[in-house]
Amino acid sequence: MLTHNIKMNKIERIYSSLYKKYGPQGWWPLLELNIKGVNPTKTGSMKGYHPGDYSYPCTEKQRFEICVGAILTQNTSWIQAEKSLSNLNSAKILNPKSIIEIERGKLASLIKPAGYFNQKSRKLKEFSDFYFGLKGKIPSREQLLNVWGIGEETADSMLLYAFKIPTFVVDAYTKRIFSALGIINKNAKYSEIKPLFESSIKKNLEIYQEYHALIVEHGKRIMEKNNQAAFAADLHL
DNA sequence: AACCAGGACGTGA
DNA sequence: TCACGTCATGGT
Repeated sequence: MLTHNIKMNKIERIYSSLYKKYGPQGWWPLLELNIKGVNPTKTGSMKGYHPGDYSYPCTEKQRFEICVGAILTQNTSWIQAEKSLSNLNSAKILNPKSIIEIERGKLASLIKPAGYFNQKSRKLKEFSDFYFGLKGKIPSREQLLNVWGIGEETADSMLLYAFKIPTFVVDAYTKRIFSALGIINKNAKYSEIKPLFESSIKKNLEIYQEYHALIVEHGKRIMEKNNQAAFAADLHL
């Protein structure tokens, strides 16, 4: 990992600090792993993660599941998205063809726990249509952004965790934490933050997957304590 | 009992 | 471009 480097920039040092503090996060969580019982200690849902194992997704179904999860978790806690995901799986419609064919209202009721069910049911249908047309190919970022309901973070999450392309994911926690650390200003745009990270860290899939996951984990813990001022202190910088 | 969650889109300035 | 409003359930 990055700790082998003697000269690390600030962004790399924060990664090392987070990794040392929390360890590998095992993103993206997958439903099937709940049964196996891979179960690290962490905030929120404690199932589905596979820390230190970067072989996932190893099936087409898992790849699609990650994309669906990325849409369901938009502005929604993972625990709620996971319930919806589980509903889809139980209904045996966790595949593009079934989501295209199912009645929209019925789809909406299945994903109710994740909130925004009218918007998200439409998003899932439009994305499934797109995914079906890929026929196994890996989409470009631009292609993903052209799908209604997929913005920058969702597109990057899909690329990083479902399609295994090292691209940096910026989320609300990233903005809060790194603006609190004085590394970016708090109204910095996605299109400015992303290249900052990508120019600071070598493009390594495992590191990019871990970094975003670690930021979310740290963000959650800080928010639990309701103490955003402790961002920097908690990183021992 | 307000506040927020692993955002994105539509609208009017 | 940008600042807001909207979408919606369930935790704490």
